[in-house]
Amino acid sequence: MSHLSLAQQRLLDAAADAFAEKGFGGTSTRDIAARMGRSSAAVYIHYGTKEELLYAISFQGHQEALAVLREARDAVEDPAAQLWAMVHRFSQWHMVHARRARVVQYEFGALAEEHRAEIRDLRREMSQLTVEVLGDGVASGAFVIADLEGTARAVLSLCIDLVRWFDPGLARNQERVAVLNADLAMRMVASPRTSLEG
Amino acid sequence: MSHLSLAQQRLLDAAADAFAEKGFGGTSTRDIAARMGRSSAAVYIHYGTKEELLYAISFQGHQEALAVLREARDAVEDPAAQLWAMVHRFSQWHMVHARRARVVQYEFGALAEEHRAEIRDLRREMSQLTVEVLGDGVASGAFVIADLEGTARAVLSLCIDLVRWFDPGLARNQERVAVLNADLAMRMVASPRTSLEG
DNA sequence: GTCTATATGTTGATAGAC
DNA sequence: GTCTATCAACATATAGAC
Repeated sequence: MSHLSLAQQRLLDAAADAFAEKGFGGTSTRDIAARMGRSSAAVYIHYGTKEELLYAISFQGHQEALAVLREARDAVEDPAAQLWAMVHRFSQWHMVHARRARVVQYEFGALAEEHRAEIRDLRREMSQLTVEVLGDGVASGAFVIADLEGTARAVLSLCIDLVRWFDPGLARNQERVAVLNADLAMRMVASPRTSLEG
Repeated sequence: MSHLSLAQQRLLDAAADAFAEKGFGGTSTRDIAARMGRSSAAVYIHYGTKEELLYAISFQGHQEALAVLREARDAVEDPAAQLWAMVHRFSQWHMVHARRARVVQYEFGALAEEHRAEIRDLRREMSQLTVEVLGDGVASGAFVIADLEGTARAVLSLCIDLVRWFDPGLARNQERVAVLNADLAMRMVASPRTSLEG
């Protein structure tokens, strides 16, 4: 699965940069090759079509993002601390890997139907994970939430929309934005009586 | 500005549908023409290039979205009511016009530099409008906000990210989602002492 | 305003030398 | 694995008839 050669990973990174900048449809295999300093034929050594390249990027990216959410949850026990960590790290991931994350989030529709189905499963796992944590918080009385699934979606939207505007050059702002998002997510769900705000 | 013939508006709608589905770079002028039942030459009657077509869609869309925010604010006086209405109507707009809104939000990078500069101004106006309302709420004691600009961005993210996943076929959910987003935005900013939650 | 036809360049992908 | 050379299809955009 993740046994990619260095050359292969360089190819994926070049393709992701190009897709993020010009979109999947607006990127030519020559664009990608030029970013690696190679000829366009080099693109087809590891992947048979441009779409397979996109799928590899998308699959790897979704797995990474899902792992980030899982690790954040597993690092702590309290639902409030779990949600805070999840939003903080998920936001960070979307800023640190802004270009790859943009492809992951925006080029779903460019995947072949068979590949879309696989990615859909990974996305569902992310939603379910978030819904579970929100549900645990409601059960413990820490959260007050009327619509679990809608609120989970909204919390993830806060992080995902970063790829639309965040400039990876603004590295200094990353931590500030990640903390802001995590704090805002807490406000969105916290019971008024257990406010953690300063 | 908004003096578009019916044929012209049909062209923009066909182009927006195509761009939303396949991306700007992935859409050919033949795609657009086929959606209108015309030949590809018909695309060039009103606009000289594919990019001009995108700019027309983007400009019109941003103006509409900005007007929606302004009207929501102007309809009421209290900052809390203003913010609720803005998020409610801005969310609605992104769901009702999901395909056009997707082009508006995602194809900024495909615009020519001169056009990007104009669109940037409209986006800045939206941010400023939101920051102002949040600032008024802080001044009146209704809101408690540490980072005005960051929070304004987050509130708009909630609405904008709808275009990534919302299916216009799910018309029944529109009002539910719009109300949820507006309620969540209130939680994000409301002073703990003035909670409006049920 | 719309068509057919077309000029000119670019595209994804492959063949075959090294 | 990487290159050069190439193919057939497709791209944007235009010319000129109706």
